[in-house]
Amino acid sequence: MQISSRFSVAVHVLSLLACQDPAALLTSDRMAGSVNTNPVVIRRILGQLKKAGLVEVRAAAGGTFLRLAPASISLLDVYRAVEVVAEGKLFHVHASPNVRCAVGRNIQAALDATLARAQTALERELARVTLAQVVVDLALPVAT
Amino acid sequence: MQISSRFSVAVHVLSLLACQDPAALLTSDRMAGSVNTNPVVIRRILGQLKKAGLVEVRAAAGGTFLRLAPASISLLDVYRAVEVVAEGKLFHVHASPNVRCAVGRNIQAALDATLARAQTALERELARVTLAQVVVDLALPVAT
DNA sequence: CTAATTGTAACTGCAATTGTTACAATAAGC
DNA sequence: GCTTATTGTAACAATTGCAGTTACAATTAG
Repeated sequence: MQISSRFSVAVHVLSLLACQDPAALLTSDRMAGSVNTNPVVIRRILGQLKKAGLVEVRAAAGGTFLRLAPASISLLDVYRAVEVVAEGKLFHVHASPNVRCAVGRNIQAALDATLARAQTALERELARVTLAQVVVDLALPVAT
Repeated sequence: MQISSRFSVAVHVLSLLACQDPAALLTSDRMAGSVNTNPVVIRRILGQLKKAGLVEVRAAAGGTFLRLAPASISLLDVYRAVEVVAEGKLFHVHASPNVRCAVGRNIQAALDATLARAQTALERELARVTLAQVVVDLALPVAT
């Protein structure tokens, strides 16, 4: 199954913040307008980004702003923040193979290292890209 | 969300076949016993592996056997066979951002290349491991 | 104090996964 | 050909997670 759109929405929201005057704030309502969804969906994600220390939220007037420079936020930070998948659990391995079978007894251990490597490879690619780079890509619509 | 256990079950099933006399057959019932699930679950997966040309199934007596040498089946082949994810669609990107916003208009394109790279990195790791290697790992329970 | 905004709970609708029962279709082996 | 084991598939249930929505108390700027 696909990785939740929480991730792409979070990157979208952080991009909105990164494109602004760093002192300016954005409300969940306005962000929801850009993402084209419900403000509560945005607020749920902002809650996770806040918990991860990426943004700060002011209740009454204004809303949210970045706590870090866009260049020091990687997509992996965002991916982890929105808990799209528990650490090391991208692949769902069937839980209770038959231990009375040599294959059943060892399949989990045999797959473990390989799947961890695959997952790490994916995360490494996300770690290489910063929010600042995403913003650059935004400003340059494909020239084709 | 997690990648379906269809994938690990498929690797399990193929491992069972690979551990056998290459001429021998296995029924979905016996495989289900090792995986610890319902035979229909196994048959559904076998159907996909068959469609991908990895196994051959004989109805009446016997069941399933490998069509290829374990060394020439990669985990990526299996991953693709069980359609755990549509080609290039591991990440679910939110579908209809607001095009009247510069970020909304370009976010999909801006993310596209990065996400494709991440996904490819994962698949490359799966491609490097063959069923034969998995079987070797099975025979060698971790020595700590 | 007021008014805007967040944080969160509760609910809906939807889709995919996994397991299950049931049964027709297939084909091996006598 | 008949019998019998087995597959292929449909249909359904239960569970889960996602995404959207309404509602409202809590917060805080001005």
